[in-house]
Amino acid sequence: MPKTKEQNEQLKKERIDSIYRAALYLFATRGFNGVTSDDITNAAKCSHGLLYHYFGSKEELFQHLINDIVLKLDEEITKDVDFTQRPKFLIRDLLNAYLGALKQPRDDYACAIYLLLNLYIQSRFTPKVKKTFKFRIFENIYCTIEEGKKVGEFSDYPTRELTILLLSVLKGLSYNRINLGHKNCIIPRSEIIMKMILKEEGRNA
Amino acid sequence: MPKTKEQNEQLKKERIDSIYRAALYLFATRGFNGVTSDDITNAAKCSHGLLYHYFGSKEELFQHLINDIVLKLDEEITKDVDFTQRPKFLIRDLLNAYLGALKQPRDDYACAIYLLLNLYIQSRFTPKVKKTFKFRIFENIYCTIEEGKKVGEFSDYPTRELTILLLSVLKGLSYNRINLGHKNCIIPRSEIIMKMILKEEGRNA
Amino acid sequence: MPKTKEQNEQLKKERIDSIYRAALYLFATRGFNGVTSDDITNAAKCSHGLLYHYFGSKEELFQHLINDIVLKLDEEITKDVDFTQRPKFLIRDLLNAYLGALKQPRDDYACAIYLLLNLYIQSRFTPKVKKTFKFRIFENIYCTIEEGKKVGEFSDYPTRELTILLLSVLKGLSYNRINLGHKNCIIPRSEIIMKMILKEEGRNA
Amino acid sequence: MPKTKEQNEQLKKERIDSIYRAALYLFATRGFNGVTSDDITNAAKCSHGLLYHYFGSKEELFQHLINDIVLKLDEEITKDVDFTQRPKFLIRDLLNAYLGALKQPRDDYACAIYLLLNLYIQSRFTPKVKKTFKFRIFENIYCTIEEGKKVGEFSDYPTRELTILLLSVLKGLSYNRINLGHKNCIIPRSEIIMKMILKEEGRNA
DNA sequence: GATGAATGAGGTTTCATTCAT
DNA sequence: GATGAATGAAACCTCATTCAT
Repeated sequence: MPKTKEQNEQLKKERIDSIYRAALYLFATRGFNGVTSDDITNAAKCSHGLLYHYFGSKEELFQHLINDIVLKLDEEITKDVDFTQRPKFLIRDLLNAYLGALKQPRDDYACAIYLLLNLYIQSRFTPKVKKTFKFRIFENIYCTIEEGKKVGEFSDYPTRELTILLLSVLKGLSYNRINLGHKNCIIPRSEIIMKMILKEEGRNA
Repeated sequence: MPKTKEQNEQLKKERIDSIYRAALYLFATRGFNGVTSDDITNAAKCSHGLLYHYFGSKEELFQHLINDIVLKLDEEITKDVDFTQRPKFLIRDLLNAYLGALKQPRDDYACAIYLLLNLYIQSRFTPKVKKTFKFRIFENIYCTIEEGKKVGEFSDYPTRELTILLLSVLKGLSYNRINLGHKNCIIPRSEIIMKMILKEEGRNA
Repeated sequence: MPKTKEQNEQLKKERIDSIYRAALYLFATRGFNGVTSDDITNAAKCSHGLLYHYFGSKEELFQHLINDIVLKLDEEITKDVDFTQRPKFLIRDLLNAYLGALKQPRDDYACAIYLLLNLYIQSRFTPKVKKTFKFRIFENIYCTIEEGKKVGEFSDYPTRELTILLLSVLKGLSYNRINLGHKNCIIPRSEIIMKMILKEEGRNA
Repeated sequence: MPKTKEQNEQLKKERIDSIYRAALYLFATRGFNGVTSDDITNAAKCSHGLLYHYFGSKEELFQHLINDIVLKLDEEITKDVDFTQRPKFLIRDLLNAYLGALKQPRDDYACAIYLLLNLYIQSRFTPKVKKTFKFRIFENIYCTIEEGKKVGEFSDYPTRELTILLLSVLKGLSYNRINLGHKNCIIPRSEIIMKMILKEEGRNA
């Protein structure tokens, strides 16, 4: 009955993790208001009180979820991208990283991407995430496009315009990925998307 | 007799309209679950009893909103598009129609587009819309791309893939438009988006 | 357009009557709390406001219903009974009058009897009927049994006990009559019921 | 661990029981529509949330009440009746069982009998009781009268007619018992009621 | 730590009643 | 007189949160 300290730590970690997993999927699919704390604890197969024991409130759970899980996943997705290469390859690789994450059978990448892109704009009616955190996804793309334009790789449309287009596509695709599932969801190749921002070479139109 | 019949009809219509207007904006910005029925009636400056008098429930209000308002607005947006022209011009004009709607100061077009594109996929956790209705927005684009591919105007990627890309962009943009407002929202030109689906001419790649 | 005074009076009378008819049936079948004012006006095919125009409130409608309709029907049912005859024949005739009323295709007699017998006891949770009125049905039977016992026609059980038995049977039967309808409801002969109160003659037990 | 498991079970049982007790009395005296959920929880001295925690809705509470309590009480009332004896003694004993239950100071027997007899017929406007259950009270009496007629103990009126008479009397008496209380209510002896159905011996007519 | 019974603020819905015409 | 749009008190119900053990 009395477990070792390590066993206890392990158990605790697993429980917290299963709450996170359940919350990530539910918040992404139904939105913060569409999920009850019972939905989460049922999915996580833990008692009602535990969520409050560990997280204090549903809102705090959401905030921890963003800071502890979603941002980690985002880093994980982009960890192999070489940020030192030329802008057009960097953007392509970033896109490939996100699209690759969406293609995987596991749902958490898609959920994380979707929640993150939601947060970027729609913060008014989602619980405030108190701790500051870097919106890597937006900054990365915005800065890279800026640079790419300087070196003549990208078209001359406003950077913000181009960034929003890319993020919209990503958000739309992650949304579809979450709601259609791994099997039914088609994830396009990055080349199609790249066309929107690349400067057209040797064309007449 | 109660007032004149016409006056009564007129009054009733106005009240219903103001409920619809409030509901359209609120549902689009906060999601079905993020809106209380009092939010709506407060915004519409009527008693909450009236909402139930006319619509029966919050859910039925949502359904009526889609059928009576959102689909009308969608038709209105695309009413001047010439559906007989060549696919690549048709898609361009459709895109321009939607982007043009998003550019206008009025919010209802953006709200309608956003709700409609949400419905197309995420029907699981949104109240079911009982009456069947045509998803003009999806069908139009899907069929047109099919034809365009036959006449060699569009790239050879799967039609579904291309359609989803276009709709994702539209959804992302309408989402931004709603949440950033008319002034702060940049709506890109259709040409950039068209690049994703057009067959590249005179290129070797 | 301008009707004559008589026509107007006539119309008014008919409308009030149709409200009464609807209310009588609905109150009897569903109870005061199970009926909405809309149920009544829908059944009476009149506007919502009219009920309040004529009766002031649902509760007042109920009270008027008892005083103006139910007591009238009770009198009508028992109007041919000869109250001067010997108790055992009087009780028999009264029973036959009520049972005869229940046998008729029209529902209003059964509804009236049921409401009346309900009122007799369960006044705590039914709106108070303000105007005093005679509970003919109870008094008639009680007094007659008293007399009958004096002349040795009825058994020696307490009068109250015997009265309650008779009324219980009547109430149960009118309840069945209302809920099963004219066709499906069997109304027993008065003789069976009379056995409960008649003194047994020439028997050894 | 939360309290001891047994304590918890016990506490839960008591709360549920006190809700049942309150509901049984209130539904019987005022009818389903005359009782609010707060009436019940006030009487049971618990929060209204608890009612919904355990029963889901007022309607489900009603259904559980019938299945878990009312039918149990009915069995309890008739548990000592010898169902193997001759019909006329069986009916007498059944009657005595019910009348005996009505005579007791506790109200729950009367409430249970009343609700049960109500259900037998008036199912239209009472919430539907989904689980099927045996109407012991009706079946017992109907079948026994049938048999009794075969062996010549009961009068030759239709069985259904006789059954309804008996049940009407029981319903009327339980109704009175509930509304007048233990002290003020006279419960007649079964002999009087038996007279309605017994074949008259040694008489001419 | 962990549980789940219990609470009550607040959301959803109903419906008796009012009132301008 | 008659209508029916409109109101809001009060019912029903949900769910985030607390707490004793």
